[in-house]
Amino acid sequence: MTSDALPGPFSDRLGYLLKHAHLRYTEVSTRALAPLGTDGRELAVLAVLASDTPLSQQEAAGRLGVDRTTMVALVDALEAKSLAERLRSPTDRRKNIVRLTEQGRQLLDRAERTRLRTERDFLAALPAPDARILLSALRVLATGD
Amino acid sequence: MTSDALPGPFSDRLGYLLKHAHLRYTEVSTRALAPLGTDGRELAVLAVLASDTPLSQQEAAGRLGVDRTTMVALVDALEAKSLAERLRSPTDRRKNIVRLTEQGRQLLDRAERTRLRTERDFLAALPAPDARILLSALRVLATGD
DNA sequence: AGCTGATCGTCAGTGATACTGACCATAAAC
DNA sequence: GTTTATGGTCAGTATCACTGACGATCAGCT
Repeated sequence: MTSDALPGPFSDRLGYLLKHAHLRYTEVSTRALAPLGTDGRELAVLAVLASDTPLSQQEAAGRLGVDRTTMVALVDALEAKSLAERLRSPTDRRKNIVRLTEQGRQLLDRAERTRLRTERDFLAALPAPDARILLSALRVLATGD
Repeated sequence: MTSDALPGPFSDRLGYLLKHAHLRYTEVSTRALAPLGTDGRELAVLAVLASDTPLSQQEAAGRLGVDRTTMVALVDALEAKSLAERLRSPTDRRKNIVRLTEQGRQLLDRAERTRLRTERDFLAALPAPDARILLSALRVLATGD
């Protein structure tokens, strides 16, 4: 989907605005992370897995807001790149504990810095107070409080 | 994708927030429009086609920010429901002029009222000034000004 | 007029994404 | 200990938007 539509009569439709703001950010973010060999989606998984307490696939999926079946492929991808590894939980052998490798942790660090810079740049089109209000408003709308 | 993830450590990632705010709104909007037999996507197409000057498929696609190949299916759907019709442009017979039927116009009226109410409800979780700033900020981010 | 290149709508094929339903292994409940 | 529930996996499906190709039509140039 193109994200650079004409302004048109659509700039007051909430669905349109949320969708296209997201599309635009995804483009920017993808471009910024590409040199690191990752993308926003994968980075979010890494960030979740970096939790101090080790997470099972399902717990990680819950925090990411994705399905557990989707999580399978995400962890597959990380494992294929040696960014994470599955360990069988000693206390419940049904569960996979997913742990970042040293490589994964390093990538996370570098990529997170890139992400923060990218977000800042993206929001730089807004007055600073508006950017703050935007973020807090999105938090409310996205999480239902 | 589920939209009711745990708040988690993710409420400060712009990509996550935009995505999930959009998902949540889409749910709400879809539910609200379902009784009318339409959805937010189709409604947006109707609204674009209601332009005073008649639009070709490609012009409509441009205003919607969708690909012209995507537009084919959208117009197909409208035509199947007798909400719009394709007319060959007299001045350029390559073009389809897409025009709302009376039925389409009536649905648009009813559905737009529902949409406005739905957006208001959705934003009601925010203080009014924040909602206004959110909208104008999204406009900037979505359209690149 | 006649030819060349571009544009519009269409369609088939592809890739990404996320789901459902089923399965097996394991655990928990009783 | 048998039943029930849970975690991970996979196959199949649906949606969505794209690319690349095609025929029809138009516009520019000669």
